[in-house]
Amino acid sequence: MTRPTLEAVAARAGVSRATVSRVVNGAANVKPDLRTAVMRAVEELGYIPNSAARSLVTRRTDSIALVVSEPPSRVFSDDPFFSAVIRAVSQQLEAADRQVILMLVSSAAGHARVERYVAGGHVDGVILLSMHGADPLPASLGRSRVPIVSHGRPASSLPVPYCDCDNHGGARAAVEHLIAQGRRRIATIAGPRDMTAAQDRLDGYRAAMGAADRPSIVAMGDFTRESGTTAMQQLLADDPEIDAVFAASDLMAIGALGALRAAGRRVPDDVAVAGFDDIGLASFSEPPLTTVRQPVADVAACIVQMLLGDEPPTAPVILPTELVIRESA
Amino acid sequence: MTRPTLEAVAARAGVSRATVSRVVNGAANVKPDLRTAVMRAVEELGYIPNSAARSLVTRRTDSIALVVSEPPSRVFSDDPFFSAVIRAVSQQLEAADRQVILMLVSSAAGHARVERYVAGGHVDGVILLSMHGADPLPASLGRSRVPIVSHGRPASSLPVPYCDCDNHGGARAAVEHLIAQGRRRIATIAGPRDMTAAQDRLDGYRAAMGAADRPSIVAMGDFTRESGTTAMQQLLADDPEIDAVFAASDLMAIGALGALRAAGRRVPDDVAVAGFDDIGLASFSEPPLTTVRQPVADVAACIVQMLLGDEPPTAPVILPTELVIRESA
DNA sequence: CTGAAAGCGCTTACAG
DNA sequence: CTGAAAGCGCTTACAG
Repeated sequence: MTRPTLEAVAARAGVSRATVSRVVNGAANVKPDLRTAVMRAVEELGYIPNSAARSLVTRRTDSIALVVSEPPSRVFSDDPFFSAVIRAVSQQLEAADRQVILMLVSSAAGHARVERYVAGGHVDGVILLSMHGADPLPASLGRSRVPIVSHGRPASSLPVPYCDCDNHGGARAAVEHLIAQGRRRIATIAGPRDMTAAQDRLDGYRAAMGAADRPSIVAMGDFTRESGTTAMQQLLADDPEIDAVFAASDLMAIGALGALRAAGRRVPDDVAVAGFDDIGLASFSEPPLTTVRQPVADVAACIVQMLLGDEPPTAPVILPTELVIRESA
Repeated sequence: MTRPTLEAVAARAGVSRATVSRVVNGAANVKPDLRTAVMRAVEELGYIPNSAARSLVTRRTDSIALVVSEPPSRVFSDDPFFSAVIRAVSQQLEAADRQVILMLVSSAAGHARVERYVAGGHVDGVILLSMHGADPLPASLGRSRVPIVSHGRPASSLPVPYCDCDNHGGARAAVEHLIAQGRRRIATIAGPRDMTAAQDRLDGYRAAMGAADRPSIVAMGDFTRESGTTAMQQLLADDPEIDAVFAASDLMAIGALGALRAAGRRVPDDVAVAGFDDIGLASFSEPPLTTVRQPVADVAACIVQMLLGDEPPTAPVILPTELVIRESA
């Protein structure tokens, strides 16, 4: 028993294949009686259109690839931010009746795999997430005629449409808050150099510090919790007088919290800590984290709109962030 | 500029489409000079076969759906066990040159979506993960002619092939270890009733306790850390004399560790704790967790073999677990 | 070893 | 409003 085809439905309903196709695809102009006959046949036979045949002619697959340039360990377990973004994007895409194909790529073999997959016509569009530096994906995918939208500003100079939150402004607001609290020596724990979100947040920090005539104190991290701990330890060793830290991600801020606790510093009394992202954990840390909320759902909606909308996106879209003040600063 | 077709490659190489197809698909019998001519044309044109056209005739897609019956929050952030399984399965599938389509389903709409996707011929096979009780998926997917293999014994009576670890034996070994340590009152924190892994581990606990003539002490959890904390608190309240706990998952064991610490009990001095899974966190908990290691990679390899192997699987496969003794028991 | 031709299961102008 | 027919881009018997 193989799956029934359009042909079988047509035979059963006593109409042509064209009519069945119209009914199945919801075309308006079919007489009610024929329509019901077809629908009954579809029902009785359990007909579901063959997607390969359909997309061969329509040149659509109703699938969108969500390509994340990170290893599985980071996406699945380490960083809840990915989970939040993936969920938000998936939800938007499902609402638009598109299937999400999640592809993680963290190797050259992975790049080749994604490229073949996209070029083979498996998807109608690609969303790029967490690109690093000179990520080869925009260029290689650009060769297929498939629309691409990046989640976050891409580092490459290629004109890839993107939506991002206001990393610069968000960071600046957090640091200004620290300054307004009367903090004297405010350091930052920056994210990885090869990511624009990290660069922009660092720039925001510098802008706020510069405007207040303060010198910058920068430690490097890579957005992970461990790196936040290490960076904080180093900051403390280098300059014991530090009384505030702006970490470019919540995970790093939480790592910093641990290092401060281990060093016997009270937060926020001795050292104020602010993060970025507002992941779920930020409310549950000890103490709860003051942070910059990314509009995850809005960015996701924006990206899907850019990808699926009628007119191709022209300008990037930057969405505002929100400073969430809790107890750590 | 649209993507080149077989036709274009054939024209450029001066051969028929059949020959191009043979070269592209690695058929043996093509004269070397024609083969090189075709390969050059493929290279020059950047030809990549259209997958819809190909799978329309071959009836293959080289994609496998990995269907996880859990909400995104659990899969992405909460439980590292999923991450481990997904990674292991993906790796096996990629090694076999198959694309993994990850589908999370935690609603009726999700079920319908998956069913349509599979029935539409998008995938060559389905791997079911984390099924709960009377999961409707085996039945509804069974109607498509697509091979299915379950990760873990399914609860339903349908004859779905599966591979699982020895949940019963693993649990029993852990409890016997606790008994051998001279523990007197050994409780268990069980997993969700509607999952066979939880049932089997509970049975293993009971078997070991029964064999040693001890009464069972059972608290219910749902495999999450929070539930482990709650269950442990309740256990302590009900029976302060408890001196050992076997938790049916590491996450619950870690939750129990927290509850014990909060209650001022030392581990393992006052209360011994054993878990199940051996997730990465198990080595880093305070104290490091004695647990039952699941052969995640082996199970993944076995499942992929069952799905892709030449002959359809007949009997289920049960793989052995390993007791990993650390400091908590 | 190679090519002409049929056909996979759909959709969509085109007539009527 | 409906149907006959062409065609999407491949693969694969079938001849030669």
